[in-house]
Amino acid sequence: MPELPEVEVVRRGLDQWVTHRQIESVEVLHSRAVRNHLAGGKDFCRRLSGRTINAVSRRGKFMWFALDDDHAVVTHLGMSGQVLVQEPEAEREKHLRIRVTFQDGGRAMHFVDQRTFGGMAIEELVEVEHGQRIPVSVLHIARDPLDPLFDPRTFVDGIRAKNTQVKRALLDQNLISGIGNIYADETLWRSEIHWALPTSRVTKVQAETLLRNSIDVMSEALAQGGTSFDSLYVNVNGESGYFSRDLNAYGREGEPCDRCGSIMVRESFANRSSFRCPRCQPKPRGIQLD
DNA sequence: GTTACGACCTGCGAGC
DNA sequence: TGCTCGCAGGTCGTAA
Repeated sequence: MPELPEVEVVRRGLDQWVTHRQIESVEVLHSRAVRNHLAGGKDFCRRLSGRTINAVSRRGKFMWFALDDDHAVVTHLGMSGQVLVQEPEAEREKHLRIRVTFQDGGRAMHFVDQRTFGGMAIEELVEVEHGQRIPVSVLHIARDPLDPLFDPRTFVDGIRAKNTQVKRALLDQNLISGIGNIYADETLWRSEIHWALPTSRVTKVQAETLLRNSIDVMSEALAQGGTSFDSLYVNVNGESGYFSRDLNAYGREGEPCDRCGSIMVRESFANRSSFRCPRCQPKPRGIQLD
């Protein structure tokens, strides 16, 4: 599942392969991949033909290709999206949704997505603080903790002001972006905090600890090329990352905790799973869980 | 305005 | 062997 480190690995690869190249043609092979481009697939293809990609940028899990006409192709990988750079004669992937070729005749860009939760859309770029320009649909997304302009105080004050569970807050892309289910569990394990702790009871020190651990775990994952459990997450060259070997919580149900040796448990959380150590991350006092 | 929850989607593995 | 069903989870729309 692509979260911040995985998306950043892809962004870096694409920045190397597609920046400053002029698009020749675009094929949309599955309409759902451009469902957020309201003018439709034909318009998507027509408007991109002849445009040059100036840069590949990212905020949280959102990535965009800045074009030479004040617009950008906003791209979200969803749960299973991949952006690959392939030789022009390469065999088409089973779940190829969008294919972009370039006028230099070099490697093409393939958007591959098995579960079709991801997609692309052309959007206007608007100026925000510090002269940055971001797509309209990304305006509501908070800066991610690896962003040099991320404000720790805003996060610390923000999470303590909320009225929800701490894991829900970590997954709230309006508060802090880039964290998904895997890195939320890893952050909570490192912080020795239960996922259901009410944010109203999070101390300033705990909030600072959560932030520091989220930065650490995602930085470490980024250094290893991201986390992958199967072929669903790969970089632009189709290679998997190695961070799954270093996970302390996610997917470790029934295994001993790396810190205390207690058996890790899996619990249902918001229609998905949450993994924790019952000793290091005890249930908060006074909290009733199903 | 804030929070919670269902829908979207498809491949895989378990169970029968 | 083949079928059914549950699970995986990021984002958005809607209801409360």
